Amino acid sequence: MNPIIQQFKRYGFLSSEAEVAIEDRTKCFFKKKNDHFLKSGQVLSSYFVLEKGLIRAYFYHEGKEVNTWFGEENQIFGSILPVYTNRPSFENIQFLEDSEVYAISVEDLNDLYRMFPELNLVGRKIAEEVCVILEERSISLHTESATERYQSLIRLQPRLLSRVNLGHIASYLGITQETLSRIRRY
Amino acid sequence: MNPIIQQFKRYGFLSSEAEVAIEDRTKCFFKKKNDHFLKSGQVLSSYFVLEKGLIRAYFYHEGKEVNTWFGEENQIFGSILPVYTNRPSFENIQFLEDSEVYAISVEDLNDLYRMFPELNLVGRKIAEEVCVILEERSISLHTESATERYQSLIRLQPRLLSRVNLGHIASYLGITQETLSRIRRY
DNA sequence: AACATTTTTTGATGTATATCAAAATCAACT
DNA sequence: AGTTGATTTTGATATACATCAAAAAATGTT
Repeated sequence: MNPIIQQFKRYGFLSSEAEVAIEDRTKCFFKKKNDHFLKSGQVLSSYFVLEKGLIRAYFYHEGKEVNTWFGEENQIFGSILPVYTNRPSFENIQFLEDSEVYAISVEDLNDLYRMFPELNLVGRKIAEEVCVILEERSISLHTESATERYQSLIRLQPRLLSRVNLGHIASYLGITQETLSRIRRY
Repeated sequence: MNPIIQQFKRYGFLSSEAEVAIEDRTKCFFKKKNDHFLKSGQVLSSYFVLEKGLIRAYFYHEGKEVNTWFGEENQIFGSILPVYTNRPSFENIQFLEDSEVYAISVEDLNDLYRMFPELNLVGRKIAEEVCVILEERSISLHTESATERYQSLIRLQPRLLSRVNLGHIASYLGITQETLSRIRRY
């Protein structure tokens, strides 16, 4: 079953007409490790789901890459900014493993919202859930030490450690790789 | 005009029936400086607007208050968490000046979403805007030094400096008051 | 104006994390 | 198995910010 529809249904009811319309607009991509899905400056997709694979989102700050999140299977993601503003994201999204991904473009999503206004309930719930996640992320960066943030990460995404290198994790935590290495010594 | 309706209209169209229903459910409060609007553990309100006044949101971490945001006039706010989960917020909201505030309870808002499904468009846009703000906040905490975060704050909310004491601002920035004082020396 | 309270600043010192350089380890390829 | 390149660890030193204590300045109250 179309994994976008499957995810949407977690947030609210979809009419069968809406399901068909979403199905028609869902695109499937097979990507290789290190490929980019979105390069900042382009708006290719709004929401997408990994059927299989692993991705990271990052942006550039003072010439260096800074990771903002990692995505695994059976989650729905996307940058809210392009959906909200219809302008390109500053985020880049890169595959860290060979992946199979299902996506809907921003234009198609906006068409769907127009055709099936009840979809706004799903859109609202998704955005609200993203708010909750982002609030937790802010609080973690605001109040926790690097060691605590590392422990939170392995609690929430335990498979990540064996799938990505420590440089990526350090960047996500906002510390250097050397500091992460020392944290892990214990 | 009802400031909740005024704010909602920035995000999408409201039918006159919806306007009347919102009007009926809007409550106005006059609060004194240092009063609390929400104490964590209670869910009193979903979205609210300050007609006049100033508020801060904070939570407790290791026995100390940590400020997460400041709210001024003509903005709409609220914790998304109670709207999304229907469970109490961990956030406390306190007035920093004598204030006039208009609010809608979580239950009333959910009634409104049921009665006027088109309101979900407004709810989606508000949640998406909150996502954008929270993303910026995370990035700031992730990549900026205390000095840079201070400069961002006075750029974005310049009136704040003359309205709240430095302890509150330091807490928002995630640094001690002493460090903030030294940052400001220059 | 005098006093009490709150807020802000200053000083001395400690700690977490960054930086730079290099070594050690691991993984991929022939 | 040996070579190459990427990843992780270690060491020495620097910097940003915290902590604790106290002084100074600002604000509110009688």
